[in-house]
Amino acid sequence: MPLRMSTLFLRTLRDDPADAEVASHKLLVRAGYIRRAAPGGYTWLPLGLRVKNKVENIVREEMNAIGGQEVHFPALLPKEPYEATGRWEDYGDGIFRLQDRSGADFLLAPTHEELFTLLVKDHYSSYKDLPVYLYQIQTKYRDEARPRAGLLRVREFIMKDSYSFTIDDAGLDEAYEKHREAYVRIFARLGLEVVAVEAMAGAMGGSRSEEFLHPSAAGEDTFVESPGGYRANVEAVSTVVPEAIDYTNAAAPEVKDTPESTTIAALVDVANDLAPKQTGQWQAHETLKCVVLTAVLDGEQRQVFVVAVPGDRDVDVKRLEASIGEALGVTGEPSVEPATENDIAKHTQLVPGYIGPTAFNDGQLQQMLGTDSHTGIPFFVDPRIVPGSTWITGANEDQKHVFGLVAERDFSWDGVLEATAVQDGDPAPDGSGPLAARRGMEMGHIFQLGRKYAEALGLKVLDENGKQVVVTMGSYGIGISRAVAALAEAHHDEQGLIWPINVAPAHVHIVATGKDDAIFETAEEFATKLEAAGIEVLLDDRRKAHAGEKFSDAELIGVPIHLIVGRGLAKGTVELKDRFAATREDIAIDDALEHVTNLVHSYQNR
RNA sequence: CGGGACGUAGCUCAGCUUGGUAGAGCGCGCGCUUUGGGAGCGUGAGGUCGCAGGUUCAAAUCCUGUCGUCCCGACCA
Repeated sequence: MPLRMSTLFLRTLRDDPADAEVASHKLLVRAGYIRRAAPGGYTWLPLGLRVKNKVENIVREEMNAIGGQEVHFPALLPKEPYEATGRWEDYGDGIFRLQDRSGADFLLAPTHEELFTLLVKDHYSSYKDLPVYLYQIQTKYRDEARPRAGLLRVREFIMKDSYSFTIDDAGLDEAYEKHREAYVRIFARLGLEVVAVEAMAGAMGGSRSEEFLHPSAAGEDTFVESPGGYRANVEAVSTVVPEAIDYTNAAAPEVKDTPESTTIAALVDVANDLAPKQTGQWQAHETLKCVVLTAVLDGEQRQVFVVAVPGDRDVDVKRLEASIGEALGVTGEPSVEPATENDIAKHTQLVPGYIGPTAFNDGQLQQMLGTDSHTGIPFFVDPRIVPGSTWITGANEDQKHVFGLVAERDFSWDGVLEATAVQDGDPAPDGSGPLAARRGMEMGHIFQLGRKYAEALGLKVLDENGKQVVVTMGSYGIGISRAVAALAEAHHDEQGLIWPINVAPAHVHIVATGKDDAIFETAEEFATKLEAAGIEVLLDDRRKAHAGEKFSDAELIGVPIHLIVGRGLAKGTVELKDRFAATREDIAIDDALEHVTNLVHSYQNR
């Protein structure tokens, strides 16, 4: 049965919704696919649900094809499994927690590693049962601080998550590679361009991981790519460390007056003004910015430390958090925040705006930062601060900076930390040239989890020698609802959406325009015959709507092929419109069925 | 969580400055006309002005709080 516009639960909107900014959000709401129901929550209307189901089915087919078996967990879960892995705490404000009538703690699952692990533990206890790949397509909940852009970032969303359970790393590698290949096929079938980039494992733990990003200006992730094909999320790029420099003949450091230069920009100006370089101009990357930060453990213990980075770069707090605990020798995972005035006030030797690793004391250069210095403040440097590199930096004296301070010769540090984000133009790790930064939407993420979850939850099997072995796991996600948004974002024009045929709510939109019964009867006939040929039809059989209204709706809704039955009928033609190719042609009625069928099939087989 | 903007009919918005019984366009119902690019005329239905306090004879309008939305930042598969 064709979908009929006369009875379809649909109201297209003439204006963009006031709360929408990005194209996918505007169009999905205007064309009647989704409707906001809650902060960060959307209702799927009939058209939207059809698209969502098609996306799910493609994912499902490809997961089944690599041997995945579908299961389905509750979204409402007790806290215990998540306590066992530490994520009840780790997720912080990121999850929805609630209590039942007796006061027991529950959560709405943000992802299901724990439950899959326990499920396998319940059933399996031998290496002979492995490998096994399980997956589900399920609603996930995250208490996002800021839902945005329609379906792109919401608090309730649909995700395919799969998990591999294998006896060893070789099995994991195979599972990972199979998923990787399945993901490439899935996005190709969806008609969504993605690039695989190296990623940080983040809260999931584990080792190797890659993200599948859809390149788009509306995306929230930034990745870099090199001319040689290296691609990585900015979070995951490791710095290319410059060669150490021979400083045998380097000039001695010198303190100079640099009034009113508490920012790098001001310092560069003042330096060029009062202490010009022999050749050229001083640049921000020749200054050393010493940033005072505080590591906070359990929300209470505050440890002030200083990180030095080249002046043209900003400190990346998230990167620091990945390594600061170890660097400071504390257990636990401290968060990092800018030092407060209070924090700084406890270290009176620090002169805000003029902080540097050293100071001159009676003409003698003296180390001011570092656990061995007399301030005792832990001091770390970015990998770009190599031995022999020369810097302009604070002299720990008001209105003064020191010029020509040489790393290693003039100051030392407690450790080297990745402290800044990679920038457009930085050298690529593969040596093929400068990195270029692009934006992307995260469509999927694959992780080699290793044994973290299996260990925490006691998932072990007996190996062939009868010994207990911890199972090795991988986890693999695809954002289904986000994929719908990305598809809308990637496939539209001024008139409306243009769905790839594999996910379109219907294959052909038949528009009957005019008032003669013959027109509507012919349109019905086409609909019946096309459906019989396995082609899904959306039929505009509204008698009262005007032609212009029907055309506008058809373009907005975005079924990619339109068959218009109207004024041409008198001379035996109908009009075939291809939204992908942006073409329209009159064809003889007798040829229409074959034409349309061929066109649909040609797009399906792409 | 910080900064900014905003919340009035299904949708897009006006009215608020200067307090005085709720408005427009689109959409929706009915009638007639019209029928290949969101048509016309007529006629109707539809809103506790986000919510809660306060000021006032009187609050959509002024004040306070709160909830929500959008943007930027922080954070986040």
